[in-house]
Amino acid sequence: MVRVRYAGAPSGDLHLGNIRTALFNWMFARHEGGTFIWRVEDTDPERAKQELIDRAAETMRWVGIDWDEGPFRQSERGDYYASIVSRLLEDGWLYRCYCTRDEIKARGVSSGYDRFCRTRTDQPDAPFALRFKAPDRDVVVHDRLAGEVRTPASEVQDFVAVRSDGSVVFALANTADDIAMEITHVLRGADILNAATSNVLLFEALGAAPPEFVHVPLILGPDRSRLGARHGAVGTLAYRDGGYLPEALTNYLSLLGWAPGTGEEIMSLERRVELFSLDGLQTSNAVFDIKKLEWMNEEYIKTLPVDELRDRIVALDPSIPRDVLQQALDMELLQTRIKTLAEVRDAMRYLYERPPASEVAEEARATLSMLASKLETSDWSVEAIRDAVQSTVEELGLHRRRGPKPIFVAIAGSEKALPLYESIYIIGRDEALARLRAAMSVA
RNA sequence: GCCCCCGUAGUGCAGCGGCCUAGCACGCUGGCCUUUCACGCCGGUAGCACGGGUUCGAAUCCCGUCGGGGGUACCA
Repeated sequence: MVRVRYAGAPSGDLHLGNIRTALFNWMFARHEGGTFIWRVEDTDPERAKQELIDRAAETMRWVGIDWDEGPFRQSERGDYYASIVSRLLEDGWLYRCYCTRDEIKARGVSSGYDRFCRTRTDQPDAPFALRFKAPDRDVVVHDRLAGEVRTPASEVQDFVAVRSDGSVVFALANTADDIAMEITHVLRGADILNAATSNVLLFEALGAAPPEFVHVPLILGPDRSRLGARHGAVGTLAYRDGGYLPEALTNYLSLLGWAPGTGEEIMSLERRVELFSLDGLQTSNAVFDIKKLEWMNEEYIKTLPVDELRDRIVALDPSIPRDVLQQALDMELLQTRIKTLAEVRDAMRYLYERPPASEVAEEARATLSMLASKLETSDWSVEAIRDAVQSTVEELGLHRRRGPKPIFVAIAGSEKALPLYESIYIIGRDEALARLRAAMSVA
């Protein structure tokens, strides 16, 4: 029975890397019919805030991840850790260390610990941490992706397991919880591959078999450093606010470090669960490419039912008039023209708000003028409007393609806009005439 | 510095010793379609990091170099 967890510090908004890790765990659990557990590593009191957890939960729900157990908070599991610590103490795995980092450095130790306190017999009246008595041999971590990762004996450290304030350190809480929760597979970022050595030592000391480790490669920014704040929008919710569909975002994220092996790229959550396998996991880091995400979002938008699309646009931006939006959507003006939901507003704004009149070329006046007079008496249908525009262009001997440009400018405020006939139809006869006249009078 | 991981076009993937004149997708780009902009369709672009082996044969296996990333905390 597969039991996996997403364990992270609630550092506010879960960033893309966190979500991808959660996603991999979740997809794996769902594929295997296993259990997905959410654990919050908030031993640091600064991080033990309910609002942070709420926000993390909001993020998880938005992307479609649900959890079978949890969220378990490490900040509430102190008693359990204390029992683990006393066990370790009884079995002789821990020893008191009174050294401060400065003292260690003063001894000429640049990194790691020289085991100074390991053999000391006195017990000074000073604060102490508890260090783990690491064995004097190579330690091997069996990782699904990296293989047998061997840490040479000289690099194996007597790491601090309990801080001088009595709180337990990440490796300890992490391992203790994985044992208690009977975790079978640990999928996490490769940034803590090295830390797995401490985990393995602790599993052994506690007489538990280590889970299968799967350290997934990291997501990098365009500059190839680990994706982080310096790369701009990295919080997952920022993508919701930016008009990305969660299914597109998670689809894209899933492909960063994993491939189904079928060549498929656009896959629903269900399909991804169906295809997910540890075998498809990648061993090298992946660069986050916003362009491909945009493309994928576009693809998802294109296949969304109109009503669904409308609801999502309104949910994101309630200020957009629903009736106008509905018309634009029904006339298929928007769906193939936006990469994100957030673009809708600017794309269709001129349909319900008169754009500032911009200057039109002198020669264009005749065009606008003739069209205006045709529109005054024309039937009010897209077909009739098309006839009016086309006949104007023909009668004035204008270029078939370039001829209507001034009309776009007059109506939409730009040469690039949604389809003209429908736009004119939607804004209505009075408004259309007013805009044409306004454009003529600017010059 | 030391330790660990990784290395196929700009990016993400496929390739698992001969089927590779290295495939797909994004990007970029030419064209068609078209009332603008898009969509769609057709085409182009660019790569096995380098050097040694092993082998009849290597993108695929081995070694080295170089390059990238991560770690080196009483952070996770």
